[in-house]
Amino acid sequence: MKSHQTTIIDIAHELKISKSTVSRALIGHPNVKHTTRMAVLELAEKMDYQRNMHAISLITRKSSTLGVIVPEFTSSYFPEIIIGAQTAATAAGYNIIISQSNESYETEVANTRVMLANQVDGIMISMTKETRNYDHFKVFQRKGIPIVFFNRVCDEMKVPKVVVDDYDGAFKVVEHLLSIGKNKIAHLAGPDSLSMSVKRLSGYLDALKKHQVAINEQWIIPYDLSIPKVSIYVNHLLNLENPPNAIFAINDPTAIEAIQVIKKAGLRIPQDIAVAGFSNDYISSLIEPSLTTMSQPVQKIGIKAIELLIDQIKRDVKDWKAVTHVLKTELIIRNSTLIS
Amino acid sequence: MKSHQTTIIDIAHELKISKSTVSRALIGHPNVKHTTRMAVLELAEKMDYQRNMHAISLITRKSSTLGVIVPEFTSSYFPEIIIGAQTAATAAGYNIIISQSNESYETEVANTRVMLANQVDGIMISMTKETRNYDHFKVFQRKGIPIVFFNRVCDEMKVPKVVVDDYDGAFKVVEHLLSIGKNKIAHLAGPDSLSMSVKRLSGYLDALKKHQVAINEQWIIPYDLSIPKVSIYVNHLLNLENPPNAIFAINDPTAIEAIQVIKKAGLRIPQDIAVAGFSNDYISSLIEPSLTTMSQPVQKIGIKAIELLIDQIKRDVKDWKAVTHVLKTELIIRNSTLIS
DNA sequence: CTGTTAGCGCGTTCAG
DNA sequence: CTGAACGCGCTAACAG
Repeated sequence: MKSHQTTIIDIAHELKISKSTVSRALIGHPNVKHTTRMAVLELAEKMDYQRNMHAISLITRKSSTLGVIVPEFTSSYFPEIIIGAQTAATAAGYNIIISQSNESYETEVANTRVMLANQVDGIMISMTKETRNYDHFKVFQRKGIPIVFFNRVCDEMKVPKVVVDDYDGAFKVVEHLLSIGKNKIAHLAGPDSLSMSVKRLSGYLDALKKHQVAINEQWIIPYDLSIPKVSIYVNHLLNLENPPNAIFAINDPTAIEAIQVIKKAGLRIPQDIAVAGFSNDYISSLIEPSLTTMSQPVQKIGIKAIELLIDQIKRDVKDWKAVTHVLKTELIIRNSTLIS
Repeated sequence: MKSHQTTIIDIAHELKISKSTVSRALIGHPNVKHTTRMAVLELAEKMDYQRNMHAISLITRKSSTLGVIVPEFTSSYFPEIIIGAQTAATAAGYNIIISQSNESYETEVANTRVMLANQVDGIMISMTKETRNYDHFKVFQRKGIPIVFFNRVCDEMKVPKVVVDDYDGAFKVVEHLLSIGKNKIAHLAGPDSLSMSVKRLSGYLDALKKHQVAINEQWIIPYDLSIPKVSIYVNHLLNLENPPNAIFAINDPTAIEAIQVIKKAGLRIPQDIAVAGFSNDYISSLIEPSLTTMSQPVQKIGIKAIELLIDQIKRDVKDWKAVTHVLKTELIIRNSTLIS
């Protein structure tokens, strides 16, 4: 039993009319008699006819498909961005194909190849933490396929980006920690390959400077975002001769892990040491103590990225602008920094 | 500036050889002189050549793409299944296109149409909680496109399925609750459109029967898995004249929400009321108190579903078997049921 | 309003 | 080992 795809030809044959008429009827072209159109539509439905996107893409040279590449799926952060992206894409008549690079540069490169082979009309991407070569992105530019970065953006690429105000967010978190009387603030930072890390770090530094709090290099620990390593660094901090009384973590998963380590060490949060994160992951309100963090408009990030993509698709290449959209964050104060 | 796709013809033209030779070289066909093959490969690389999957799919009538449809992305459950699925698919040379139905029947139907139009070679799906009509699934069967259900399966469809032993899991959770001295166990159940709910409910009932514990209908509350409603039901339970001293929730998000409500009501967990969930979401070990739950081999579910899909793709349609794969669960005891 | 023709990019015969 | 010709399913010209 051959699995036979219903085609326009089948319908045309059945109805004894030409393929082009069937095609026109299906496509909604005005020049079709009402009765024939209805006949076609009805039969198409009956025969489970589905337009073959591959044939259409081959002709139109576009696929109505957008690619999304994210580094991971495990925190709630990227899934929520994807929800926003999918909503916006669907509304605009685009499908999205999602893939996760699993924080691996190799996989990321492979994923971009898949996207190219599938002739995506555009791509939105958040880099892995280990991506330092950008050739696989530049291919898109050379081919005139729009690319938009979000969250983990690539400074070297002159393309639109969607980010939150990392500097400002970090600045405000640190000010908040200072305001509750914590003046020995450590920072579990990200790798400096990500400009996000750099910006949050400099927000941290500037907030301390502004309030004339001495900066202690020992308290600044850049790490590779691999959660299992957090315990090493946190324990190290706790065992310093002059340990910090607050930790500002680069993101929520890091902060959450830090909290576990601190609790295990028998210290009280926030009395002995306060903790703050960044992103307001779903989980942050549920842990004990609940986590103070900067919330990001996650779904909005996804929506905006798709909008920028579609905007570029509709423009001429010459007309593209490399705007960076900076979305606002909001401080959510919870028990991990609440001194009663 | 027209965005020009590099094609086989471009390469052939450049090298002054025929298109078919280029095609053969690219494809790895043996009958190509080594030197010409190298020349082609080199030039292809240099020109950013990417095979056009649409053209290939049109000819081969297969897309090397598998569809994945999940109801949601917000808990860690489905993302982890997707990680497993993507790993297995990539290893077998398939791409996957993911979409989430957002628990909406309409969206689910739309998603299946997209998958069809994209000529997926197979599809793995977990239904929405409101899906009660299965015509959009049957289309795949009629077209001879393999379909595999996982987690939220459709009993009416005679196709392969991947599930965990819901009955057994629920049974053991309830036995565990009984073993710690809780004999008034409520069950926040799922909608009976999902066979998963039915099975967990019957595991609950049978465990009680086996241990000759009276069943109290008041304590069994089926709901639609919409988390905000959990507080209504839990408060209702707490305010009963004869309130339960344990709650077995259909899944972890429900259990976690229940815990929040109970804490807000000022009751102690597990002393006043114990709570258990199902699935071992990422978050369950981090909340306070940590949640007792049945862990599911999530990544394995994704891997198995893809394997079943590929197995069917390689077989003849007549050769398909509608096996249901039942994976084991494992009880994870945490503080929400730990009486010291 | 409808039919005919060409061709999107590529793999696959069939000839050399 | 290589080239020419055909066709996958469909849309877009061009004729009626």
